[in-house]
Parts: sequence; C-alpha cells; structure tokens
Amino acid sequence: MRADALQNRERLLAAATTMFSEHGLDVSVGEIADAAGIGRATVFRNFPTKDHLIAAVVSERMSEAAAAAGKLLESETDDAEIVFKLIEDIAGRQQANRALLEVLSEEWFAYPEMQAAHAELLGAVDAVLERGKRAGSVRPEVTSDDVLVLLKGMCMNPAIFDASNATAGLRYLELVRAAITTPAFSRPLGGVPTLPRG
Amino acid sequence: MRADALQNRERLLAAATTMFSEHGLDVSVGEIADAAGIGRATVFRNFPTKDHLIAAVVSERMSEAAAAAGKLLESETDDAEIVFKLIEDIAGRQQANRALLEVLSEEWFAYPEMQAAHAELLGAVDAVLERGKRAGSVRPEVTSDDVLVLLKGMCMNPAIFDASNATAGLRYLELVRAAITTPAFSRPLGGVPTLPRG
DNA sequence: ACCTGAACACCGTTCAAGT
DNA sequence: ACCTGAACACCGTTCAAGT
Repeated sequence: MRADALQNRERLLAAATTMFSEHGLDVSVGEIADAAGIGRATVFRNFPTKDHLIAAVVSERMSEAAAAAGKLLESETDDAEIVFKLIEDIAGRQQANRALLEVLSEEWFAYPEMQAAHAELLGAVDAVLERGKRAGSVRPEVTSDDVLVLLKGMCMNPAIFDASNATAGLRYLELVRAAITTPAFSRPLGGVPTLPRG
Repeated sequence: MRADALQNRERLLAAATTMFSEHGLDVSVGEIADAAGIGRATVFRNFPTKDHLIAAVVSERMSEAAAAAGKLLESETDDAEIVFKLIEDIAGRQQANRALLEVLSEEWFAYPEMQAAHAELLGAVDAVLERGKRAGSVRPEVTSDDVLVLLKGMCMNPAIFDASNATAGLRYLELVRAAITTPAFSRPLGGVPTLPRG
C-alpha cells in the first residue's frame, strides 16, 4: 500500500469517527470526504459501501465499550452496584458517540467486525450481570440482551436523550435500573420525565 | 373542492395509511402516489411536505390508540392489571402499524395534529396509570412519558420487535412491566431474549 | 381548478479520465 | 497504483405546461 493512500485511509477513518459520533449515522459520505480532505470516490476505494465504513468505525467504539466493561470487572466496585455503573458508562459513551447503539440491529450482524464487537460487548455485560446476580441486586432472568435493548431504546429518542438533555437521560437510566433490579434492591425512580407536554 | 380532487385526496390518505403501517415512515412519496393511482406532484398539492402527510395520517392512528385507552378505562378490567393491558394494546397497535411510535420525537411536536393526538394519548395513559397506582401495582413516580418512551424503544428495534418476532416483543413488554411495577407486585421476567448471538 | 411529466438539488455509488 | 470530477439512479420537492 502506498504511503499517501495509507494516509488518506487514516484521515477518512478519523473524519468518519468524529462525524458519526457528533451527528449519528445519517451524515452523508460527501460531508465525511470533505472533512477528511479527500474526494468522494476515494471513500469507496477504501470501503465498498457506506455501511462497510460504518461497520469499521462503530465496531471499534463498541469494542472499546466492551474493554471498559472488562476493566470495570477488575476494579473494586461493589458487586451490587457494578451493573448500574456499567449502564452509566455505556450511556455516557452513547452521549459522546451517537452512533454507538444506533447500530444495534439485525441488519448489522452481517458485518463480521460488528458481530465480533457485539459478541464482545454481550460477553462483558453478561460477566458484570453475573456479579450483580450473585450480590442479589439483579434479577436472575436478566440477560445482556435485555440490557442492551433497553439502552438502545434510550439512544433512539433524541428528544429524550441527547448530550444537551442530561436529566432526561438520567430518568431513563432509572427506568432501566428498575427493570432489571430485584424487589429487594428496588428504590423509587429518581429524575424527572421530560417528554414535551401538549 | 372538486369531486375528483376529493377522491384523489381520500385515495392518497388510504394509500399512505397502509404503506406507512406496513413499511414505516421510510416509504417514498413516489410509491405512495403509485399505490394511490395519482401523480407524484398531486401528493404535494394536498400536503406541503411528506412530513405533513405523515402527521395527518399517523396522528389519526395515535388518536385511535388514545380512544382505545379511554374505552379500557370504562371496561371492567382489574385495576392492578389495567396498565399492563394498555401496554399490550399499544404494543399490538405498533405491530399492526409500524409508524405509530416511530413518530414519538421532538421534531413532530411542531405539527398541531401530532401534538394534540400525543396529548390525548398521554392523558389517557395517565388516567390508566392512576388506577394502577391506586391499586398499588404501579410505582407512584411513573408517568405516561415513561411508558411511551419505553414503548418507543421497542418499536425502534426491528430485530427485537416486529410482527414476525412476537416472542421478542413479549420479552420487551416484560421488561417494561418490571420497570414500572412496585416491588410488591413484582414477578419474574417471562419470555426469552432473542438478540442474535455472536 | 386541478393534474402531472419534467426538472432540480440532494443522496449513495460507479466509472472514465487523469497523475 | 491511486485519485477524482462527472455521471447514474434514487430521493423529496417545484413548476410549467396541460385539461
């Protein structure tokens, strides 16, 4: 691979990363190319389709989330609270990177990187859930699927949850917590709901 | 208004209703026009933008959901269970009409019909919640916002919840139930999570 | 008055022409 | 080898030309 070609590829990946984080997956290929300082067609020389570019970029961010969950496991966090720390962490990543959970749907499992990163994340979440279950704070039936599906619900509603509306995000996390907590560890819902009223 | 124009408008609304229910909001104006048997430009003679057409069609469906909630209130349903009946009803409507909850986001509140229908639905859900709270099955802090936001999370993930995947939908409803139920009325999560595994 | 094919500015994607 | 402007088929939207 030629040196200039490699540099173009790196610029493209960097630009795509920031554009997707800030604006979600809807940013156009043209805008990404402009931000990278390369021609539109060069994007398609590196990735056969826009979706392949998305898979390459977002699967990286998903792996990072999985790694963070792994580190959390090695930290000295209280077993009963560790799941909720993880949920906060993933939610925070979603706030910093709008595309992170947007990508949790069937269509993306066709991409190997995405499937791998997703499996990593599911595995890490399961390990954390296990600790919570042993501590008695998490319902034994809860799976990592449940947690990720609930978190995805959050990211899909920009009115409810975006970086500028932290309180609504907190409320949603309270609902997620309530959904997966055992009655013994149940507590009142904090935060305030913020859907605009009629 | 001329008779043929009125007929065109009705055909357009009927076609848009079925197309949006079956395929969500992404169906193109061209496809709707073809299904209605009218020219593409005629759509824009009746509605200034595609979004105005969406608002007209989907706000109707949302009002129907609100009306159904009203009828549920007048039925002899057990107070402790009525909220969960309502959630099932709305989820069923979402399965029959993919566009119903897709439209629950800030951008749509600019449309008066949408805002009105949304207020109707919130009001009806609140009334049902009130019954559940008095019966002790629903946490006192839960609002209609919470319920609709959680239900929207379901509709945004076609892999988790579509008409062909009823079991995944059931599981999600169990999570919603767990999120809003009081510890006293808590029960184990039923159903099986179905996110594809790595 | 109302209808609509053709045209416009966008999108993702392809390709011929450049170095 | 690699890059890229121009072109293509789509989209939502507009408009001039038709009845």
